[in-house]
Amino acid sequence: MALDADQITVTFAARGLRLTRQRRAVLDAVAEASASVSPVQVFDAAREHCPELGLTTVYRTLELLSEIGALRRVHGPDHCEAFVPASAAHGHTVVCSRCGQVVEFTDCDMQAVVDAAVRQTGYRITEHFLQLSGECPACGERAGRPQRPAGDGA
Amino acid sequence: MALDADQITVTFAARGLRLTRQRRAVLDAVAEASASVSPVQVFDAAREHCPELGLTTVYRTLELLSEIGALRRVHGPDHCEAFVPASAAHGHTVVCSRCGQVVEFTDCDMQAVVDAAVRQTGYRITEHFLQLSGECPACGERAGRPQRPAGDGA
DNA sequence: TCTGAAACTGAAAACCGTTTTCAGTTTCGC
DNA sequence: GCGAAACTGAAAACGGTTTTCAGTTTCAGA
Repeated sequence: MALDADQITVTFAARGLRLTRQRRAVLDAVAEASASVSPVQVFDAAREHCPELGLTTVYRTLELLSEIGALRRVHGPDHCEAFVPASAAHGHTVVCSRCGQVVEFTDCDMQAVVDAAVRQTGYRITEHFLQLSGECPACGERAGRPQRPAGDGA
Repeated sequence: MALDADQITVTFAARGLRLTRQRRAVLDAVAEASASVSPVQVFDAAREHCPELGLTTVYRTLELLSEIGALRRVHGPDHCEAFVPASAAHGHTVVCSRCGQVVEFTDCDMQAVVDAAVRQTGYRITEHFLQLSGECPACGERAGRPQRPAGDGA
């Protein structure tokens, strides 16, 4: 689900929830962010539109929004708890380790990997969490590195 | 790198570090764990062999061990900061969402997925973090579910 | 052996992000 | 209007992690 306020209003209403001014401010703050944002960053950004907003409300709203699938939590090997808008399609995030810029990519075929894991471990696998990190094109160029499209997994 | 004390002693020595009794206790505690363990769980377990061990030392040691690659941090969409021994080979972890049991699987071909991401996003991808979760065979049976080897990605 | 330097330690305090509590406010259906 | 329920922010509580600090252990070299 994307961050479409109307759509979210409807989803909220179906649960007896309301899209208040404060929640709207939180939503906008995440939507406008070009990179993943932490609760405190959301708080700061949202307060520009809604100065009386409290941090408590930010936490509660982020929780709600990720519950209904409007936001996605992103984690890295070292840091936790940042949020990005979730696109409509199922996707995974790629985070730039220099500038924090996040993009999603959807053209992924994890099924083969998941199947291999099932075969090898006997687990019934219900979820996968994949996050890629590296360097975005802009940072790559800034660092004077010619774009070379090769990746190595860790 | 596996949790081979001799190997770790050598790696430590190369950095001017020592594998003390306390560090050894931490190492053993993680090695013996059949599931991922949090710092506090390590603390509790390690104290059985080394009662005067402090939590500070546990944190410092876990940090050190994961720095040299002897441990792997595992994260899930909701929780953070647990550790498992890293196997010698490059592998990913599969965590049972019922009992916390962790296994690694190594027969993974993430390259195709990474390549697709590179093509689609233009990022130079240097790391990937993949974690699968689901139900281990034991929990599946305990829940009266016949083992069916199919997975669905999230 | 001593000796000095550096690594290492645990307890306590500090820190910091998150959650809970609580009393008050807003919204909505009637 | 009115009452119920959703919602709010401030402050307190909470819990995990990191820092500080003074003391201990280890090790290389004299």
